[in-house]
Amino acid sequence: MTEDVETEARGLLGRTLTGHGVAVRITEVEAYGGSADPASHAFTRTPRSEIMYGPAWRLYVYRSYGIHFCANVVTGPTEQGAAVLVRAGEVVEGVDLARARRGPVPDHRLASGPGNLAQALGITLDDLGTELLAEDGEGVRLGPAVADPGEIVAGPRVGVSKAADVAWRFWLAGEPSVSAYRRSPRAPAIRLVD
DNA sequence: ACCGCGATGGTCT
DNA sequence: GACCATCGCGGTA
Repeated sequence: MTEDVETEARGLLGRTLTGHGVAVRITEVEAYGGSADPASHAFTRTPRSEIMYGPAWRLYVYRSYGIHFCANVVTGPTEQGAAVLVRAGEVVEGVDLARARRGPVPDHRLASGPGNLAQALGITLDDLGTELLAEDGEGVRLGPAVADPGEIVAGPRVGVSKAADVAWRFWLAGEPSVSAYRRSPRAPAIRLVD
């Protein structure tokens, strides 16, 4: 393994993700370790997860609970299946368009949570496989890395029942767009005191 | 504040 | 037929 997926996930914080006329500054992500990670869609290699085994910096989109779309950055290396789920961001461009897509919510909630973020950016299955570093055109793209994104906090991933103990959720401290933590209904209870 | 639950559909066993 | 990498609402406190 070269650069691991945790490092890739932290490196996405603060970068700009643009989708169909709306740009967000990424404030919250989760790392998924591919074939080595029981919580990853790529833990079993299937038609849906095939794109995750391909080259880095392409977009993996899936439909969640039949209702929402969620956007992931495939991080490579190939054959590993690693990807980073983009969970939240601050809208920095195209606020009016984001409001139109999301309806009446406070601005800091426009792209709060993976389903909401994809909706604000207009991301659907049509965007599956987009080359995120391409210079040209509309669609979805990723901005350059940020030298100092701010203080990074880590915690367990939201809503996963497998590998619920690893702290592979990363967010920027103090950002109002960071979504509330909810563990999976099926995840084991967390012991708070001895 | 926390907790429960319904909507809704693809993916996988 | 079960299981979700969700969201927002409506209940109870």
